[in-house]
Amino acid sequence: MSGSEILLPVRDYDLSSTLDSGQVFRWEKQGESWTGIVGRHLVQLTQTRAGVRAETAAPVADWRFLHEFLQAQVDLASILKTFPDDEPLRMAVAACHGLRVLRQEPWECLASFILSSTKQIVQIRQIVSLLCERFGEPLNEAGWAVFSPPSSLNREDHDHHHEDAHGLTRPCDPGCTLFSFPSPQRIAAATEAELRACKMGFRAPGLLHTARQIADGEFDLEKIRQFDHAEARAKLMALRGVGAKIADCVLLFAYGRDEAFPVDVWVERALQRLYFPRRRAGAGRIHQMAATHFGPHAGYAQQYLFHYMRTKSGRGFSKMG
DNA sequence: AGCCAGGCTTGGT
DNA sequence: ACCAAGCATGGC
Repeated sequence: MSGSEILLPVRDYDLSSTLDSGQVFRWEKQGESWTGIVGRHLVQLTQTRAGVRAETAAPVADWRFLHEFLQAQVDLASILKTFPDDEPLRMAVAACHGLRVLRQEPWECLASFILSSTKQIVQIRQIVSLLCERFGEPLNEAGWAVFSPPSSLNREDHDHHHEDAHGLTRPCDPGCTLFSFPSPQRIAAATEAELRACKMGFRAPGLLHTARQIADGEFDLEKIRQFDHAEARAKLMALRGVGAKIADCVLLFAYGRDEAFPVDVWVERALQRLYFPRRRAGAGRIHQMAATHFGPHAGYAQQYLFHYMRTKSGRGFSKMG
């Protein structure tokens, strides 16, 4: 293999919780390792005692892209110290030790979360996978070196049962299963029907419209960085298919705005039961609490509550109300 | 303001 | 094994 390898000597980093907590939708676990694409790099990550080991398919001279994505330099302990001291948050932090907030590329993050509305994580993964397979660039054809391809990336398991007699160039062939996330330009050139064929349903017009605005230069994702939180949020929410929750996800996961606090039903339930156990609180009250109670790294708190509710102890937690 | 939009998962039989 | 209900979020 002609790639590179590096050890990130990071403590308090739980790779599985981080890559499987609804932040990203393209990472695949194979044994102890996770495979995914960061920028133009195919990367395999492995949790070790000493930290996170990263291997790439192609040679890497500058690892900054990976530090940026993993946010491995972030001092987690100092963030956790800013959390309010209440019982469910303590439990969530204890149960999801090492959970991190990643730093994604804005376009992939925005597009993925437009596709996420009223979908569960498994379904989002399927939609994104189809979108990449049909509109992304195949990595090996584009001249990017690859690992021996993980057979499940971009594929559904049942597809493996179909023996393909049509050669190596078909998109569904295991030798050609790695795809870049399609550019705004590529999505903008698609038809709504083609997008709907990726099972995204009513989200297709939102994705298409947003991709066209970006491709036309009407909307600049880089420019979002220069706005304050409220203004950036308003700008994102002006995009079709982007409401408050999705805007908050993009602000948190792509722009590093830790104060962003996406509220979905899981988090809403957690807040309801935690802070308004006796009477029902309106959505406004819940959102006000979300915006004020959790401090400068509220987004991290949200991620802990979310992952905790969905995995470790969601049911027991629910019974508290 | 309430209903609608697809498709996968879950639960009851 | 089957079918119905549940789910999750923004737009009109």
